[in-house]
Amino acid sequence: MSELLLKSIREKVTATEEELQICKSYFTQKKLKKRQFLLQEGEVCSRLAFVEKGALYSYTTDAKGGQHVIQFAFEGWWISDMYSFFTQEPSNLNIEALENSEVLLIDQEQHYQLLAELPKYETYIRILYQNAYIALQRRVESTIGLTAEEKYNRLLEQYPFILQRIPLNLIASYLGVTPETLSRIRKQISR
Amino acid sequence: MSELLLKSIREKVTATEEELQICKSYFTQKKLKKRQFLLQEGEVCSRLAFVEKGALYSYTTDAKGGQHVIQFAFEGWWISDMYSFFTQEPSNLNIEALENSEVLLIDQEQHYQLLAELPKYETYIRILYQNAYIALQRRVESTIGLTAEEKYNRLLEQYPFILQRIPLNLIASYLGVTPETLSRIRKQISR
DNA sequence: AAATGGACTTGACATTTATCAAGCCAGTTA
DNA sequence: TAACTGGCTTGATAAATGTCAAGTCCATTT
Repeated sequence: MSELLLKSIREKVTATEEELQICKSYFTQKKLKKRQFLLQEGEVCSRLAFVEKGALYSYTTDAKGGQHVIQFAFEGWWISDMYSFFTQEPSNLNIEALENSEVLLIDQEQHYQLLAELPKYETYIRILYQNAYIALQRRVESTIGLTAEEKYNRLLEQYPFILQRIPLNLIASYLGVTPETLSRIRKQISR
Repeated sequence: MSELLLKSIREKVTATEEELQICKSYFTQKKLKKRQFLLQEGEVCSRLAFVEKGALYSYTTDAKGGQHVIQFAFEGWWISDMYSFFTQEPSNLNIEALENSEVLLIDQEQHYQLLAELPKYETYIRILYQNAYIALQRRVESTIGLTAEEKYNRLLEQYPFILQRIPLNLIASYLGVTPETLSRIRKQISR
């Protein structure tokens, strides 16, 4: 049930089987049905989630009811609201399953305990942040520097599978444009 | 010459004086004049920089010669191209001094050595990434969800001092709008 | 003192994107 | 089977933002 997590750890640090088992013991499994929430706006985000199966996404909602997709997470990815997790303030994000999914959860206390107990875990987490930071920075570069069409093309380059798993209206939201605009862009490209 | 760095470390981890001195010994100092580059597009980013004094910023340039500001860094902040630093691929970023500045530099090998030698340093770095990641995520939220005016207001809220130190054309670039648009937004607000 | 260049603003106009309203289609639900 | 819903597209129009060109102001250089 946690092969992917262990694989993710092994990819980033060299850990013994024993260390991997210790890590594993800190996580609990949860199944989510499509459209089920892992976190709702207003709650404190008390745990980090690793996706073993399926796909989730996080988003904010604005005053006019508009939805803004912050992140997608597929198998092998992490998702949470870091801000709320670390400050313990209520989150303004929703995290929801896009498909029937399975996640592994670690709550705050366990996370800190594991960081203290297992230096390898800290290294793993550091590397995760590194990668997440780099990915986000590239997204910022796209967002401020490119037209909607260029952003869309770059997204497809980076995540070619995304069209197969994410509805276009959510992709539009992720790119910061309306579904209508994305639809017209796609029409434009196809000619 | 490195009080700020040590302060930054002490804020995030509890370290002994000895550990702090070890950290310190890994860094070298460099002074930069206004407009001087710390990194130029095409070079590999071989070191991380901590700003002791002054202000720097990083930016990309696009095909049409347009400049896109990725990050500002003031006293007590870090700046580098993480992507290039970790992949050792040539950077597409420039890092330049906005004012006469002093930075502390640690190069890649030293960084890895220090990570291995001093667990506290790893914890420090992990927390830095955490914070950097959270800050970037908030920026993405702004960028995809807000109008130019809202983005500008939020920036002022978050960094009230920014107008005193950063020219408006760079703020415009950071927000992803043209200087003309920012100028009009400010006119609008002032009425 | 004059010349230069950078930062900023303004106006006219072009382009991009959003908004609103309508309709299509496929898959789910009653 | 019929109704419904979500996802997607299209058209008409409005709003936001970009582009280009000009000009002011101020600090720095000569």
